[in-house]
Amino acid sequence: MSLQARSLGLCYWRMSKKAQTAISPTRAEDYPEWYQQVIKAADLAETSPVRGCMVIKPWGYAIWENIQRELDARFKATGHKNAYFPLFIPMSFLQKEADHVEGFAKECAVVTHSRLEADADGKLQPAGPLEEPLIVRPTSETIIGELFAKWVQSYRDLPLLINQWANVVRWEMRTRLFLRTAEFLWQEGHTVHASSEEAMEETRQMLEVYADFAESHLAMPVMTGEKTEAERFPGAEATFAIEAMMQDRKALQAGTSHFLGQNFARSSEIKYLSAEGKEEYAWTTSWGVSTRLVGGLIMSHSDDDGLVLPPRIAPAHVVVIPVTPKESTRAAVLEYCQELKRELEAQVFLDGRVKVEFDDRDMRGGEKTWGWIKKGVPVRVEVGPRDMEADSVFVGRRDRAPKDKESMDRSAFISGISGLLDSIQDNLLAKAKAFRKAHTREIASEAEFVEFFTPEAGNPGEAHGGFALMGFCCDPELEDSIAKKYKVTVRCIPDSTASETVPCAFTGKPGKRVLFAKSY
RNA sequence: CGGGCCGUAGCGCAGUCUGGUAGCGCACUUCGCUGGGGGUGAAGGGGUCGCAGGUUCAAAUCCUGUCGGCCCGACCA
Repeated sequence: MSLQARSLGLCYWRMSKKAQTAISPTRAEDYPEWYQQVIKAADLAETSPVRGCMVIKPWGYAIWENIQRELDARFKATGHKNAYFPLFIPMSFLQKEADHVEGFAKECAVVTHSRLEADADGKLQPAGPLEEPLIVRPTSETIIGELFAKWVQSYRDLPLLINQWANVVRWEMRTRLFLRTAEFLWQEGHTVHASSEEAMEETRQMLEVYADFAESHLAMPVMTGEKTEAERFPGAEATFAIEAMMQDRKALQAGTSHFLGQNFARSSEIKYLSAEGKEEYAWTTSWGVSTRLVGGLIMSHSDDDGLVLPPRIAPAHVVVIPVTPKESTRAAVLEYCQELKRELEAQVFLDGRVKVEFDDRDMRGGEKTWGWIKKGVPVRVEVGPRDMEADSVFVGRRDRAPKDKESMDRSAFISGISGLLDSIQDNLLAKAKAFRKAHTREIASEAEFVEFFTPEAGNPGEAHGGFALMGFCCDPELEDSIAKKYKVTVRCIPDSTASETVPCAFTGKPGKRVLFAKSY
């Protein structure tokens, strides 16, 4: 809403110097608003008539499908099977695990009636009250636990490795497209093991799957580590997470993996008979990533001209844009483009084919090109009569400036497409890593901490801070007061430094080297 | 749920203070000129001003309520 101010005085003198950008405001001007505009310009999603819920549009959903496809393959490769459990959970189930209730009770949608009846005024009213209210799953530990208790009888049934792709509902107060919505799509893995060690191994393994996927496919570098008590999943013994840095230098928790100990096994009576004939409580884990990953993807790479997609997750790798200035050459150019599309689609990228969009819509060329830039397609190929004659193509890559385009020999372009896409993928990851590195700092004292996280005076909107690595005694009360005072939280105790003991920068007591950051 | 800002055409906004026939830009439709780039000229289409009450001869404008959005807190993947 500060658009008003911008369109008046400010822009007047900036206009002449500033390069025009497809997205307004820019990241530097207003980061949260820029984020929304990127989503709109790329046609990824929009808000819905239902408060806090989003509509994922085809281009956004295609990204989610690609995330699903790749992760699903990795889950299967590590021995997991997919299943599906009910959307509704009897309210009493939630009650079984004390911490779990506390964590989720205040954000549950509750179903209390089974039908609607018209009243005297013809208005529909809920009728047929349920004997026991149902809640819409905020997560499925309790109902899955109930079933696992039946499925697991013997040590021979273990390990039990299940995953489900589903929607869940958490009645959030403030929502943002992809990052936090009342209903979201996710995947939740639930496993049962005979020993603590094996369950912990599973927890770590799945965190590793997430971390590797984030880096290799989303080109989003992540830190892995354990959460402190304050940030732990309700009911878990230990929670691990992957944390990524967004372009405003805030941290985004992009995936979690929980070691649940025997807490849910006890509350759901998941027991098995060991080889020695003894009845034992099992050990469980759960782990998940959500459509939030799409938000992370957007904020990792996109620029002031819109979305930037890493090739490995992009719904389309190449868009072919015919340039038809003269009616006389139009048919020939279109045919040339069709053939180009066919040949590109015969090329292999990753473990599939190169995905090509051919945009022959009858509209102005510039608009069309900018449309695809805003959608983030990695490679644009513009082909006109002159290119056709020279048997060449005019190529632009999304990780470079919009006008930074070059003419390439057609066959060389086709045979090199896979390499070109790899190079864009690598470049995006390298850029993201460099950005994170540039804004990660070792912090030794509270004063330095405050300086790092405080914007320049008089410029509260300025990008500042980042990842602060520092010694911390992990006292929950101190952590809480720091969070309240500075709006900075412990994102995790990074695995890379978990074994070190260092003095706490606040108290001097022995502590761990932890990652502090502002977060989403 | 508290504090601030805001709901007027598909999108972005002016008009509200000071009540008097609903406007602008972009987008859209048709036609023309253009033609390696989001160009240009003309003519059009589209809005019960978020919703419900109230005050008034008259309400986008004033009053009350309500629903929704954004930002800042508390909460969270």
